[in-house]
Amino acid sequence: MDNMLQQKKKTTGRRKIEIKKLDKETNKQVTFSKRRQGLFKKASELCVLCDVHAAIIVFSPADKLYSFGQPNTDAILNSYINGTTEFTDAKSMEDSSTYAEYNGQYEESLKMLEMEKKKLAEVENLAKTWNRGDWWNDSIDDMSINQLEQFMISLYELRKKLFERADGLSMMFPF
Amino acid sequence: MDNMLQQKKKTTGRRKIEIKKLDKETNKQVTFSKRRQGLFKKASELCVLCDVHAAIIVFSPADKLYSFGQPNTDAILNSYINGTTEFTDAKSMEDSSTYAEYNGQYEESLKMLEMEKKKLAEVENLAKTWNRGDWWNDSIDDMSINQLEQFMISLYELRKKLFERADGLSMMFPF
DNA sequence: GCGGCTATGTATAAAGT
DNA sequence: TACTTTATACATAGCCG
Repeated sequence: MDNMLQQKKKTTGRRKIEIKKLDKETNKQVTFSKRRQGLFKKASELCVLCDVHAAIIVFSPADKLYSFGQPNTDAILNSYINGTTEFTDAKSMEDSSTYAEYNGQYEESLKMLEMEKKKLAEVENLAKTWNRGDWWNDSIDDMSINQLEQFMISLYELRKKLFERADGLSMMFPF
Repeated sequence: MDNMLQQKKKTTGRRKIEIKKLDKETNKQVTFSKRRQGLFKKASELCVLCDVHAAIIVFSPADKLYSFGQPNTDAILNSYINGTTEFTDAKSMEDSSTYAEYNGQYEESLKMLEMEKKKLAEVENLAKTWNRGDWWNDSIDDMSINQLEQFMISLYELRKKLFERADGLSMMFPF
């Protein structure tokens, strides 16, 4: 009954969106602005809560540069470059190439994940159309997708950690 | 009245926290892990949605390096450095003890290896579970199968590479 | 394009296993 | 010790001025 007394909703509220390139240029600009702000805020919170250093560099759709740095961007980049340079110089080419190979691994994982999500969604729609029965609803749900996501993230983290540790060990134990 | 029939709440749910340095070391580590993951995901979404490039560098509480880069970290940093000529030479800055941390201590490395062994075992179990789980067999299609195969291959190659790089330690990995 | 407003989607602090 | 669950805090898509 109360429902009937409720006012007409003033807005549609936030709507779910697919994570894919936005076509509308104006929309893209707005989203970039909002999300960049959110990203920097998150980074700031991470730095404060965990007492760590971090830096972010972002180029806007119009190629304008935005950066975040705690304590400051250049200091973090110096650390990164120092470390990377040292890492590369310290050992043989195999090591550095291996390490470089894992730059962008995260993005690859995410792409694979997105592909798999789409497939799951497709199959799910197909199944719903067929309306075969309850087995489907019991078997495919967000949890499956989340598990897949966890798996991909775990795989990525695992590989990264293993290689980092393997490098460290190989330096200590020259075999 | 319905309230009286409701179960006692199982958890307190998320609670509001103040954004200030976390004191409990364990809590700090957990929060760092979660929020770093979230931060990277947000960055990834921003890059996809707005079709832009970005890079993030974070040092963990234990001074471990984590980086995100679209298309890759180094490219973004180069752009940044070239764009802002005010970047001091890395080598002239204070010594980078950053990557010295990667070598770590012997005991520390062994602990890490133990953790990774467990994690790998878990991932394998998860994959096996998926492979024989009913939901998978019932809802499978060729593309999904291929995708799973890709995961398995990735896992296999990971192990293979690990063997190649740390063959002396193979006795520590029972697979 | 910029900021404010909802309503809703998403991240995550704590508790549980 | 780490992973999962749950309830809640927080971020943000679509609108409007």
